[in-house]
Amino acid sequence: MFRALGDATRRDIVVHTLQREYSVSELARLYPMSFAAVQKHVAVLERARLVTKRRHGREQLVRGNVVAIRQAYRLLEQFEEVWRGRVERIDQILTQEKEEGARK
Amino acid sequence: MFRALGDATRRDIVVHTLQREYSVSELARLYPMSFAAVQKHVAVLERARLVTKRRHGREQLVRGNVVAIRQAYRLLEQFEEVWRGRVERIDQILTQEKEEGARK
DNA sequence: CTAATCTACAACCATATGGTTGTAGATATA
DNA sequence: TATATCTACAACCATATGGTTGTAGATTAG
Repeated sequence: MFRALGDATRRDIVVHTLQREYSVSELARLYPMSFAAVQKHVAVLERARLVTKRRHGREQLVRGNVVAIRQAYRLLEQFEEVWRGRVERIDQILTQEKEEGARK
Repeated sequence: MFRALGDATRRDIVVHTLQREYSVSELARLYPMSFAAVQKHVAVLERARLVTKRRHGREQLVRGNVVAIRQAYRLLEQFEEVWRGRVERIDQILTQEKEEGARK
């Protein structure tokens, strides 16, 4: 699930398409890379159900999938907690080291 | 700097060597991979100055570098703030979407 | 002295990632 | 209808990552 969020461009696409619909080529114009590259990013996001597409004439309008993204970010927040715990653990170890050093 | 922390094994080595010295082969025994693989991880950590090595006979004793790791974790905490802000931003967008949906 | 242990490192490999170009089908426009 | 635009996708490529095996030098143990 988070593989789809690993790339900065994809995260940016998600943020954009949460606010309004963008056609694929409109999105492509936002980034200094080829249309095909952006199209692939959109395809990844679509497979991960983080965006949906809607045909409008010859355009495909891309829109962020609010429900799926909310779920993803809930999970990310949980991971953030885990990460915070890990930092605290390291911090404890480091503090112990410091005290031991001071006692020498 | 953080490239050295990207791998779970490397993070684990850091945590271990913060608590006491470990020889490279002692570390290698902790993981289900070859000695050479672990030795490479240690080399990466050493280049990143996250651990130091001390020769003791034919062994190399590895120890976490408290100062460098503390610096690294300070920076990681800052990144965590950035990340937290990003989550909040997404959350705002999602909340707006929800309200708009409710008004329809 | 010889054998075993510990380390370092080169060479290699599979896979993932994030780009590219090129082609072709749909659709809209002149 | 002919042309331009938008999209999808295959094929390819460079680089990073995290493993492997094999070799060789130091050092210790028997």
